[in-house]
Amino acid sequence: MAQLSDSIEQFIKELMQQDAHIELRRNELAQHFGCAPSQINYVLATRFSVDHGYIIESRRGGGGYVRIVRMQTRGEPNFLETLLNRVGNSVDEETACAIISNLFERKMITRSEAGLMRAAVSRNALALPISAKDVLRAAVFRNMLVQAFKNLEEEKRDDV
Amino acid sequence: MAQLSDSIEQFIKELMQQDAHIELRRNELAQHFGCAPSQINYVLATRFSVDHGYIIESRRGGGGYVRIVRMQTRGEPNFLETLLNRVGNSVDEETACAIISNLFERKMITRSEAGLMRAAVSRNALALPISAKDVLRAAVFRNMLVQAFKNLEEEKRDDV
DNA sequence: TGTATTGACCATCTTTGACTATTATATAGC
DNA sequence: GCTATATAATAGTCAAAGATGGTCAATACA
Repeated sequence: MAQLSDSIEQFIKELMQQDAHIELRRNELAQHFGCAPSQINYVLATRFSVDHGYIIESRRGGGGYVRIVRMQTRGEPNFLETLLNRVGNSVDEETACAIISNLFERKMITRSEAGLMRAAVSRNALALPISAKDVLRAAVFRNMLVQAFKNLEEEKRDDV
Repeated sequence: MAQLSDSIEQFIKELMQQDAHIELRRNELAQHFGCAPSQINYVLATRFSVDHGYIIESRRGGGGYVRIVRMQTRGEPNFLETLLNRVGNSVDEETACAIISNLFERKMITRSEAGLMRAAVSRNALALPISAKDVLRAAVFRNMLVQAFKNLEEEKRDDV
């Protein structure tokens, strides 16, 4: 069931395989998919947020554009710390899932590991009043993030 | 006379003869049988539950779906069900870790996955009064167990 | 009495459109 | 020429509508 949003996401990701940053016309893209221009914003907001590892820049007016940049974390020594700070002591499910997708796309965790992490932070798992949920989710998620990074180190060691 | 539920069950099982996993539209199926959509949920709950060897995933909204995955019980039948029962709605850290180790020894999860699961159920992760901890841990853990088994099915699919 | 069925109400995700904001370019006034 | 203003060409925001599936309690049926 290729949803319009999914197709647009795919399309953009294919474009980005070549380059770490692309530039496009919102209206053109919308026309290409025969949809409302604001649909593009929806896709960007739900699949290309900072938590997903992308930065969006744009400009209006004549010659306007939308630029999508894949954030670099190669060799970023404080990536884990950055993520832990982002999570803080309260995080919603959407943000957590975005970060998990990000880790997967960067090949830092496997598809299965991503699944496990999502399972642990899903609203189903955390059967609590909503207010407490985000706080607890953050605690569980932080723990898993640290572990995920430990796993990476382990693997590195095994490779040697 | 075959009940509606029985017909729907049959219908789904026939679909699943080809593939161990199918995806369908709840509303379409309901319409096909001229019944209330919630009837589908009833059938899924009573005939395609985990203890019947199935895992259900779904998504709402436009392009929504219901996916049914059949677990090929290799070795012990309903191993997942056994584990879920063991966990119940309250489990201590030691027991959870024992189960995780067991899954690893059976090569049902990787070392990394085991690490992630331990991280999620550790007492550090669940910062709550002790009484509530076990209950919450059970909820998180059950969710992860189901996911771990889903992962196994996924991998099997990828192998093919 | 236990199982099956339905319907009302809820939750989630997507798509659209009206309205707004910004920028480049053309035009007018000096 | 230079500046001010209008116009056109973009993109952004937000709330409403549309498209699904979920839950649960009341009711019907076997």
